[in-house]
Amino acid sequence: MIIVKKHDLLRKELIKQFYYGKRLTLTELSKLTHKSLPLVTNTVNSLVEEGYVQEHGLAPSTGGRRALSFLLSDQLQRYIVAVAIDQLVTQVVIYDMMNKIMITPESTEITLFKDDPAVLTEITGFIKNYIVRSGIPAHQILGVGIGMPGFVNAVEGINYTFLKPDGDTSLKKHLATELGLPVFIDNDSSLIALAELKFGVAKDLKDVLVVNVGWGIGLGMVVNGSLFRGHTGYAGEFSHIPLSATNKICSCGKRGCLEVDTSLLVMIERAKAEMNNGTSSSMEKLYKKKGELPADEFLQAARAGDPLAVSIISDAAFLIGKGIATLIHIMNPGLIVLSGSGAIAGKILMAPIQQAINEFCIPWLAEQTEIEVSQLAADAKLLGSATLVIENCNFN
Amino acid sequence: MIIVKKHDLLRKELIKQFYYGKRLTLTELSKLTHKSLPLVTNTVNSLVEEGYVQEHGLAPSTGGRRALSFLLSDQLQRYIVAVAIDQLVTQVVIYDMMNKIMITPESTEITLFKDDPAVLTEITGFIKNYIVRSGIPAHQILGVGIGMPGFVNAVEGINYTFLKPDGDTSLKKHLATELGLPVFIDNDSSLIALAELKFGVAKDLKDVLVVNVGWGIGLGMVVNGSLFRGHTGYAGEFSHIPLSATNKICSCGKRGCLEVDTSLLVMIERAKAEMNNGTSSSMEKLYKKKGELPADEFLQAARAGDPLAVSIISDAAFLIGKGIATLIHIMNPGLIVLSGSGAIAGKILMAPIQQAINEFCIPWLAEQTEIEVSQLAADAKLLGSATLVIENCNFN
DNA sequence: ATAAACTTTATAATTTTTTTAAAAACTTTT
DNA sequence: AAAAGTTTTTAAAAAAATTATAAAGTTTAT
Repeated sequence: MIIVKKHDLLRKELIKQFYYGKRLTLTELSKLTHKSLPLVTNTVNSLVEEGYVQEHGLAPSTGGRRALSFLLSDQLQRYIVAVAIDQLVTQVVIYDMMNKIMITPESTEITLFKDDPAVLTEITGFIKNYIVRSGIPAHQILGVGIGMPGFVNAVEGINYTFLKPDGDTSLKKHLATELGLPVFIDNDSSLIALAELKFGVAKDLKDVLVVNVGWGIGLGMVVNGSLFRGHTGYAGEFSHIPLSATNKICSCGKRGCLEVDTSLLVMIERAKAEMNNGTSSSMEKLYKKKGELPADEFLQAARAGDPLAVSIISDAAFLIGKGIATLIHIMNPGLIVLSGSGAIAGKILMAPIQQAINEFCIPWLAEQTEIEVSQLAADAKLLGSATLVIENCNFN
Repeated sequence: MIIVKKHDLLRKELIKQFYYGKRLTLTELSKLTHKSLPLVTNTVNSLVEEGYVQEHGLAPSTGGRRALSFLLSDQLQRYIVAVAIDQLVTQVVIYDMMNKIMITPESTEITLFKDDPAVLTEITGFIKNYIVRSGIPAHQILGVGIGMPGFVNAVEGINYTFLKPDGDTSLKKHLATELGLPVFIDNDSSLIALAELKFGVAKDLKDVLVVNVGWGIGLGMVVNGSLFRGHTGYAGEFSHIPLSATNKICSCGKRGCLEVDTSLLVMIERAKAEMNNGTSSSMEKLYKKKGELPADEFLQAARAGDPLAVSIISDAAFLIGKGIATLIHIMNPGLIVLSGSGAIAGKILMAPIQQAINEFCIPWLAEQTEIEVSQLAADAKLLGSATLVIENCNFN
């Protein structure tokens, strides 16, 4: 039988608040957790005794008696392993509880293919190796958070699209036994939204949609201040809504999907094709030399103002904007965030998106929604994975 | 100063549960309200003393001691005025607390036009007259619930599209002073969704979308078991998402809106045009005689299998289905309900909608969502208005 | 400048609510 | 028909939220 401490739930909630809010007073904590001050006071005191939390002087005056402030103890040796898997690259990093990078991040090029057991072995080995080399003992690691594309059931810990382990075990369980650590997995777009909600422009907002511009177009939804997953966990399948007029067939087998014309993969293919057709571009030299065009270089060229890259991104962005117009009508969000690795080209995305919104949105509705580019951008992925651990681990 | 009774919140919640659940035991109420049994027991007892609730024998056995059951007192003389306003007709009815019709419903043909103060006066007079003639004293009326199309801010009680009163007062306040009763207003599609959630096929479900098939196509959204309104209250503006390939300009000024091809108004216009062009139909006789084609007759003809009506509805339904495919991708709902007055033609709608879903949805996602036709259909509107009163009034 | 008035936080006392335990009422099984 | 098992009801104990009071710090007025 597992004995659960009395204040355990509030204890967890308080640690989370310290993780998100850094330096907090008892009154603030009471409001954030919707618990009474005496109860919060007692629980924080026991957290201080435990060594988890420490006093940190008086908070700035607000016109009356100054409050004591608290934060997570700097003696606290607890770390989080954050993993971001995408179609081509797997990244891993170890953060401390202040979201400071403890161990230099590493990445490896592993292409995600359906039903190939070797890929899972490779990724597992990569993560395990990184953790072992970090030298951090297992009892100081709160857990491993993993974000990945595909239809992910976060509760069951199953990815129905990629990395299916042999037998009837779930990916989560499989990794947990392989790594000897608690493992939590979720859809990459959901985690990016979580990162934006806790640390980004969406902080403390209630109704936000986060568009993940990356290899595909993903969507993470925040409803009533928390992640919305839908009836069975697959809400936000934005990239396959019927929008485009093209006849190209999507990987999902349907026609007209948003993804066909807006994924970074397609954009790069188009750039290469145009260069092969003789269109000149600053990317030419690199492309001719390597025979490839990495996404980073493509985005970099666009930021530097390369006409070809800018024009390709603009075309895609207009279609994304048409999709966003649909989202605004249905969800009436307060804010839409452009995030994910593609958000580095945020400024270029904004104009055509705004144009599409003007064309396809009822003005009255469009007015109610702000559109912003993420500050976190490429960091959102890993930060989201870390947040997933904090949201689900047990802090012992 | 207003003195608020201690148990007031729980008291209200319990009365609501009795309204929705009819006959309930203390244990059931405890679970429904998430309050402890002793507390619920005390509060129900005081409700019995008050005369609001009465004991009603033992509940059916569940294998142990049989529980006492309670229901709203049959001596309780409390009534609800439910009003449903649409583009052409305004209906009103008085229900008792068992949703039984107390006074024969009445309706009047008042066309809703923007910024014409006479319309508001007319509608106000119609409602007032109905209430006065009912002979029910004001103190027995819990409130007046009104559902109407347009951009409605339910909290402020303002309809930004229709029925704007002179001066800086809100529609809600204006009607409340005119009628001398508490008034609550909301968007018609939201109220239809509320009716389906509390009394229809969506009862007790968590993630449901209710499509209001009527003069336009509306959408009421249920997220996490309660009505979702979005950041500023206008979520579910389904009918103006960019979908259709036609070039017809919508009333909103944009092209490609779902509404252009799917509203009942447009369907009837098309039927009339086809008949003028010589297409034979069972509706011909009536149309020639009246020079008009009422919606009821059109829907009736479709149900009776008239080929013209069926074909027109089927074409519209396919487009609605395309819109529903988008909704399934974004929201991943457990259930989509076809409701509103057009749901009478539910069987005819189903086939083309299902076809569109097959064509535009990822099969894996489509599997997770049920599509059902409402049982309430035309009653949903007024039932929703009544529910709005129950959700917001003070039961005194 | 200094004291009074006002704010805000911290702690103690009280009340409310929940949790746990025990008793009562009814079913089902042996 | 009695015993064992359920479920509801009532009672006692524990936990938590309110309310009240005290303490600490700011601002305002003299």
